[in-house]
Amino acid sequence: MHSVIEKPTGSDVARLAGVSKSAVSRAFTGGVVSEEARKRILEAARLLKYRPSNTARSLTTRQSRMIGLAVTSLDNQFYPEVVEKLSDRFARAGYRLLLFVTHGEADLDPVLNELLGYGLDGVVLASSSMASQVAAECREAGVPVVMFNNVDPDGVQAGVSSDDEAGAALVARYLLASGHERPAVITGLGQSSSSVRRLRGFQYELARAGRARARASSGDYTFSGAFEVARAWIEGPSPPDALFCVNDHMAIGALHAVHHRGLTPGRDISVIGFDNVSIAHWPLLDLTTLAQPLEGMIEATVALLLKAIASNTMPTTQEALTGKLVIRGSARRAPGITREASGEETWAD
Amino acid sequence: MHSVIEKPTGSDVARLAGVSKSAVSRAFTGGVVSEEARKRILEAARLLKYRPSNTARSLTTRQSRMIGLAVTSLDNQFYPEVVEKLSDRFARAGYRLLLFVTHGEADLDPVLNELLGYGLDGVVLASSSMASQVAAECREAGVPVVMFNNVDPDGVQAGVSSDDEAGAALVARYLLASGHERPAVITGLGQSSSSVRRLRGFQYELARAGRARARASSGDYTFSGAFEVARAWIEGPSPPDALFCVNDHMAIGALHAVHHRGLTPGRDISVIGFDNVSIAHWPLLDLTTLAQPLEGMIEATVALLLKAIASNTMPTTQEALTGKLVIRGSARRAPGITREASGEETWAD
DNA sequence: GTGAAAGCGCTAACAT
DNA sequence: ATGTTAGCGCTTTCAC
Repeated sequence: MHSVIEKPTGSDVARLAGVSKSAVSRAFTGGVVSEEARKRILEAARLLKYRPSNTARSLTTRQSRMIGLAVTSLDNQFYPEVVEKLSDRFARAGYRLLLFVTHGEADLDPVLNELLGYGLDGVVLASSSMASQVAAECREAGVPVVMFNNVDPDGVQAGVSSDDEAGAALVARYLLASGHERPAVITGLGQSSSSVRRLRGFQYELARAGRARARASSGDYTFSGAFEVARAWIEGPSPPDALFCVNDHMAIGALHAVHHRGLTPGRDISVIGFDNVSIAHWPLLDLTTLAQPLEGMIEATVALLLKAIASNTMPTTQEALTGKLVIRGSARRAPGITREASGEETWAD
Repeated sequence: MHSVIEKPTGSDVARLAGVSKSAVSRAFTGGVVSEEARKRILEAARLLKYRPSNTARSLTTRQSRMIGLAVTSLDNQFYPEVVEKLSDRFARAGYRLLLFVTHGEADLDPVLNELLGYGLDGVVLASSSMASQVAAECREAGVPVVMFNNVDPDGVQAGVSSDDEAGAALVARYLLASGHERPAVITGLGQSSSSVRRLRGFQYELARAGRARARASSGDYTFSGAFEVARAWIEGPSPPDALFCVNDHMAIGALHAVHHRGLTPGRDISVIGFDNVSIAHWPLLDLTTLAQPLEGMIEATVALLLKAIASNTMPTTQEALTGKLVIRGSARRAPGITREASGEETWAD
């Protein structure tokens, strides 16, 4: 069934409305047109089912109204939330997201060429792997980039994250305040800045309290990785009495290992995550976790990028927003817990 | 920090390489160019960091290499999986996804104008709400559309889904085979075709077995909606002995209600979902569910759309792939369960 | 195999 | 307020 539809152009509308192409363009871009003409144009457009071509428009305005979003994977539940919120927020500003789901591929060039070929107005890098390199290339090509939940080790790329070290330190103090003696940390991938920083913040705080360094091992940012690390520790000699996982996704894996051994989280052993993904509150998980200030991070990311686009400059600001520790049942409770208006419990010292 | 970067164009490359624009174009599009020239062009391009503009290219070729993807929300864990897999599969074919996260907004026009303005090569509608209307408009505008996991009531729009009725019927037979007497169904939203069809398949099968219609109530496709429906039923008079939820997201909500009342799923009451989302296998959920043949559905969707694009026609095929019932612990077991090579258990009669 | 020229659909000066 | 003109960066006949 061949239905070769000839899309109407601005000229078609102009002809039908008895005006020039420019008038049509103005009518659709908020330019100056008499009420009289505007009405005729809109009517003609409606009749022809005309919609201005974004492609052609982009060519002249040099604005695509598209933002590239790179994420590594969507099976860590934190990222779908990020994608959805970024999409909503950018949509409100008139931008759509072009999605790049990377999988830590070794060769960045193809995806980079693609990314830069689309004439994106900006890029958000929520992928952890190689974000810095990609950011550098984009910036060099004149495309504003903001790294999300990931900070550039060289400190040159703009980024928004939560204060990983402060957050992890807060977790450490909470664990100490609730009387834990042998906390251990399940980390993510080596290159990941957030993993590194969270571990560092945690260890630093332990040291400050005169405690020994915590045992740490990588769960590779996966459920099963974290499960195995936790299981091995629990089954091994002198198991930890608390597990701090650098994200919720792994904390849920650790939680499963705990249940798997017939132990009860929050009583026999404590598990604390980082992110406060939306499912962390499920009673079956009931995860105590450091909540990233997601709304604020989204807002900051969008603001940074839009400002850069508007001013035709490269963003450089690095923001680290403060999270809060949300208390649920997976970790032994410490004194000083506050119940908020929402019914949520938090802890701060 | 003003860094107004002048992007190099094909002409720049042509000049540097000592050839014409056309030659540069050919070099980048697989046209005929002498090895000699091609080498010089590529070298010049590398020097200038030139990448062809997709925007300009789209204007002449009338191909954007972008596929629009509309989804309602990403908090039903099924959709992030769909998004990721579609993204991967389309990327392999050289297409990127432009994301539209809709929220069942009343007025479709703005988003439609946008969708059609981007010059997308095709559209996948994985959103349930109003998918048919959007599909009709796209088709009229000459943009191929495939509805995913959602079938057009009028039977005109192309679509890929699993065989909802057969799947639900299989669930019904399993529940009967495992001796349940009072199954009930938690449905989604009224307009949703998959909800309607799954309920229908379930009821039909019950009738065929000479049983009374199952009680049914809407959980609005939300966790809390399903939780409340399940809780009310469990606390009410003559509670059901099995809960069939038309998707896993709600099944997990129902599971929580069961635990909430101190009951054990699979022993005191059975819970069965639909989708087999990746987290359904978590031991804490351990959900028996009808697995949608996701890989096949993705493959079919991509194939349908790419074929339509290549042939410049509108797709019309409606495919309904067969799912399978994955047996886990949330429902009482029936005789005849098969253990597959993967270790997964399934049931078929 | 290569270049010249036209044109994709739009916006943005510049006139009027 | 409106029309004319000249591109935006590419691909694509069409000659050569």
